[in-house]
Amino acid sequence: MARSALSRDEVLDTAAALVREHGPDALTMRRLAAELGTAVTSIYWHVGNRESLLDALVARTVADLGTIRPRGATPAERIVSVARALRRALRERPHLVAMVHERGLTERMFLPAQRALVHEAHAAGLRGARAAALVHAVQFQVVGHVLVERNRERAPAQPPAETDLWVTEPTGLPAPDPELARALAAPVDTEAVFLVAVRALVAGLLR
Amino acid sequence: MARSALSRDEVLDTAAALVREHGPDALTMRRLAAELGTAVTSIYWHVGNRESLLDALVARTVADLGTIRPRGATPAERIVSVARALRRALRERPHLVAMVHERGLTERMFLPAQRALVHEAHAAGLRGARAAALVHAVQFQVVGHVLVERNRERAPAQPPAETDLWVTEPTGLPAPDPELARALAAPVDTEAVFLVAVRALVAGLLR
DNA sequence: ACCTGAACACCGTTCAAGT
DNA sequence: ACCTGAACACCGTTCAAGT
Repeated sequence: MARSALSRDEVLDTAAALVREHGPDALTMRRLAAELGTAVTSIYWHVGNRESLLDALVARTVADLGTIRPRGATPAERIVSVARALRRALRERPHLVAMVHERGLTERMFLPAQRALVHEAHAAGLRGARAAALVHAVQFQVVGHVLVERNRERAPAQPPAETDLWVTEPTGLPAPDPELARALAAPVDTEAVFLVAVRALVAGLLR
Repeated sequence: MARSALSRDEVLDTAAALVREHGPDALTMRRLAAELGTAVTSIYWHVGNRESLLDALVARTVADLGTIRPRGATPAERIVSVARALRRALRERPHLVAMVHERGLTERMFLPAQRALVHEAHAAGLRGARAAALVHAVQFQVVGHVLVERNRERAPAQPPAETDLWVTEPTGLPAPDPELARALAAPVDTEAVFLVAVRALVAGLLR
């Protein structure tokens, strides 16, 4: 075969391409080796093992998430805009979330939004621990929401679900609030839930 | 070998025990078969495949989460108490979260808290779509937070992380808010973040 | 310093064959 | 209706051996 100069970077590039095009499950050491035209075992020399290969890919992908620029007139609006931008950035990279899912969450994933959030918390008049609390609460909120969204998408069939559980009360009597019953029976609009939650969270934190 | 009457329930029981004691990774068809004293292939007749085996286990575990009883004097306190109870229930069953992690999220996981939340939202004076929004927002908040917590726990070493990134500004100048810098440098107290976030969320939603 | 093939100890799933 | 063993097509990783 005699191919030349396999490098760590080449391994990472090819692995990244594999993940991008076929998802993280397609990233097997053997398939990667085939793609690279080397022996499986050569990869181990360059990246250690599959775990740290995924680590490196996650680090890489997070690194290119880029900076988030707040938009809006009021502090609350600007913080909400950061949350939305972070969610969008994460959702645009489903393989990143999938890799994180396999690998565990990196602190780094929170970073793109952190500087912006710190700045806006300060601008909103929060200081010290209270400002830090806002930063963490928003970060957890966004990342948590994205994880839930992703997990529901890969969920199995959802037969009984909330759907029929609330159209009628278990008593058989009509629900006391039919509009609420209808709203809970309908499929969840996760984007709307996100917006409501983030706005309420930020409003609550800035009180 | 000639063992008698393998039943779907016996398969599920043994699988559940395996997961409880050694985590979902230990649940391999071959190991399960060994534990049951049957041929690997017998399991397939009873449960189809590993996917639906996990499905069944998740459904089972969620079913025994039980009902959540709100506590507290004000509506806000009572809603927060539901959120805390749901988080605790989920955290007490780490294998459930791990299985969901492998399998995808079931609607059912949201259910234990739902009746209680509906009731409290109503008691707080919310009706129709606004009440539904509160229910969904709180459910997503809690489940999302638990997923984040679990993901961070299984995370790899976190070398640079937030830790050193905020003790000094990138400019080299001292941070404008040293107390904030310190708070961000310290390891995150996820329970505290949860409480702050849930309280703020509920306050924001009830405004 | 880098690459190789062979081997080890696993997986989930299918299928024809048994009772 | 239920169970079996054999076989297929995979995995990640280790290791002694090569250059």
